[in-house]
Amino acid sequence: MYSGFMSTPERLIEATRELLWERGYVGTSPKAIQQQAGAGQGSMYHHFAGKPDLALAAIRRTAEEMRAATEATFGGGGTAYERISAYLLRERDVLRGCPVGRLTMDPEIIAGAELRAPVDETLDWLRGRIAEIVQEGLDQGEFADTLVPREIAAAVVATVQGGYVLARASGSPDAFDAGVRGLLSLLAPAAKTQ
Amino acid sequence: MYSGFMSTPERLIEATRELLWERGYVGTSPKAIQQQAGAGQGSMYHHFAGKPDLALAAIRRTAEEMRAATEATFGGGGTAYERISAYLLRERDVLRGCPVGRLTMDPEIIAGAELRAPVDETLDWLRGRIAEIVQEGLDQGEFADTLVPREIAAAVVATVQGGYVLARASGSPDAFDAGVRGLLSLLAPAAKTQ
DNA sequence: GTCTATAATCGGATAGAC
DNA sequence: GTCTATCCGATTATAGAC
Repeated sequence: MYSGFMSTPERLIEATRELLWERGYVGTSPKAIQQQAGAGQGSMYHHFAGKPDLALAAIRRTAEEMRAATEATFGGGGTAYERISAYLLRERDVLRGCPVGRLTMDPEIIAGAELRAPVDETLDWLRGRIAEIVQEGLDQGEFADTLVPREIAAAVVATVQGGYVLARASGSPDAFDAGVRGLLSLLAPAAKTQ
Repeated sequence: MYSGFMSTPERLIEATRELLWERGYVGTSPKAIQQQAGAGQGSMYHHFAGKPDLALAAIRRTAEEMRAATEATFGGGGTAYERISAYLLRERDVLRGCPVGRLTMDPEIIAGAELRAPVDETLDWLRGRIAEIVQEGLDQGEFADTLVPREIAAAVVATVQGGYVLARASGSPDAFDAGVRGLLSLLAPAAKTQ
């Protein structure tokens, strides 16, 4: 249930966002969305064509929010290593997982091009953005020149996404934090010895 | 559908394994299992108490198989770096994802202790096993002594699990391979400069 | 815009015949 | 052991009243 200051479509989108995050697409029913939003069936089908349409609106918003939050962690300034470090160490609701990344395990998201597109674009953007920062580090002579920007970027994003998997399996954020520290301990010397 | 040489319980377990891998727990219905196994409802409920019971049998088998396959990649001999490299570079059905790791995104697997246990144990075993190898590398003076075995192990496993996420998002194994190469490029100098 | 009614199908399972 | 029948609630809507 949401504040009465939100319109019905807003409440439906927010409810869908939370349920997609927690239960995924196949695990989220229109009925559950309606209950969470405090809206009736007729209301939902008036504003949205159906479950896929509503999910698309929800996923797009979540993706946009993630980009904005991520860009904020990069904008802190400092060296390339410091900005990547800031991204990796930023506070996260680790046990909830990544609201975008978790959708990749959903068969109906992956099967349909429309729902997969925003997920793909967001993770691709993230890798590209980190690759840019690594390239800046290379340009500044901060990193060993054996590093390949897009490969380091993929390793950074994968460590985060995989960290969520380890944390959720064990029921504790510790494994996520350990993976991040491990990656940073490998990246740090590359930033110092050059 | 499976060969007639498999018993009905066997076919039900194998069908469940495949469906759990592809669609997860919430996305897998008893009806779908029965159809895939070529078994009737009565047959399924005769051999198994219900969906959770059958899923437990399936998950346990998948976990055991994964341990055996993984241990095989470690047994190849060579330096610690080479064994970790062999694990990371081993052939995988990347776009299908990890049959164990993907279960961590399933709300009903994570909520219930019985179904989560084999997932947790398997990923924990994997991290422990890789940490042992890193420790051997440290003992041999192969790695820089700033590396913390359990942290490197977590980073290695997370890179694989997260690599699946990136690959599935983009519909291509490239991002998985890039992440693995990125991690290895960070680990390699640590193994040479010491 | 929102509500209630209706409906076809699925989900997860039990009962009892064979 | 396997089959069919049956059950009850959930899923994913559509129709039409208000």
